[in-house]
Amino acid sequence: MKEQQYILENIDTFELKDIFDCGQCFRWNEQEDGSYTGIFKKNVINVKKEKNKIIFNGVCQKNIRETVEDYFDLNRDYEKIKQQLSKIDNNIKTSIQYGKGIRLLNQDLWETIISFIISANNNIPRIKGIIERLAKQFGYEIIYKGQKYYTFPTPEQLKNVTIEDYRKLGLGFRDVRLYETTKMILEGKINLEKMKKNPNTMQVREELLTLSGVGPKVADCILLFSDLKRFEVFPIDVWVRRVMNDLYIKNEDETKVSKKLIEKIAAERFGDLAGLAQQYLFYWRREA
DNA sequence: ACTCAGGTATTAC
DNA sequence: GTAATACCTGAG
Repeated sequence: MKEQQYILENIDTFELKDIFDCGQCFRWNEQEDGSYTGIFKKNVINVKKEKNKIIFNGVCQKNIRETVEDYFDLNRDYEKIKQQLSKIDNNIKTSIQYGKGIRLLNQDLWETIISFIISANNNIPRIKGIIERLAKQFGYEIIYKGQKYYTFPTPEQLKNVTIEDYRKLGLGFRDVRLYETTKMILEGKINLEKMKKNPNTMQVREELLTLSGVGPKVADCILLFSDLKRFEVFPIDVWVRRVMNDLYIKNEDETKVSKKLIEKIAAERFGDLAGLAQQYLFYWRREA
């Protein structure tokens, strides 16, 4: 595959740090020049921002422009969404000003499922390390600018991998979950392509919950961060619980606040944009 | 040595 | 249904 380039000019919502550090992805890394390089599907892309230009460079299976338009969700009007959310209250407005450049990526559903199973009760450096080792061991190699990159392994590529193999990669207790979920998908008990076509988000959520290692939080992350792109869900992790309690509930012990209450407040306030609201609040509380 | 990190599964009321 | 508890691993 040969290198391609695509330059995008005058886009309002696009900050590299906001997009890649807001917690939605694990395979983008900052380079010495401030650009980011990442791998998704069979594409390796470097993204650089210069003034009002976004420069995409990389090796793609298809046309780089179409590839990044889809992956970076370029056809959605984030300015409009931010305007709508900012009107709701000053808290969300502040968080949006902080994470003004966030866009939610259309990440491969299978990769998102496995990545967020790995994320459970884990920390980011370790999650990234595990995913890289998985890819290096079982994915395809792609060369870009003389460097080796490895694609995220497909279900087929994990077909004969044992629980012990996973344990050796540092998966910990998540080894069985990865093994069983992969098996369920390979056996067709869960059909990912069908899932994408199902407009009933709650039905899809129930289906995701049958996968080993997928609980409520992971299911919501998958719904929001994969190419399922369901913006009405509201993943609740420790940070979101913290920020929601600080802003709207003010219980003296945040760990005692029920998920139900948080979900209710989120749905009432943010409606079908709850997912994006969650992302601004999460990023703000965690990084600011 | 001990706690903590993007939760889930299991078990016990 | 809701609450308590164990769980790999490695960095601080």
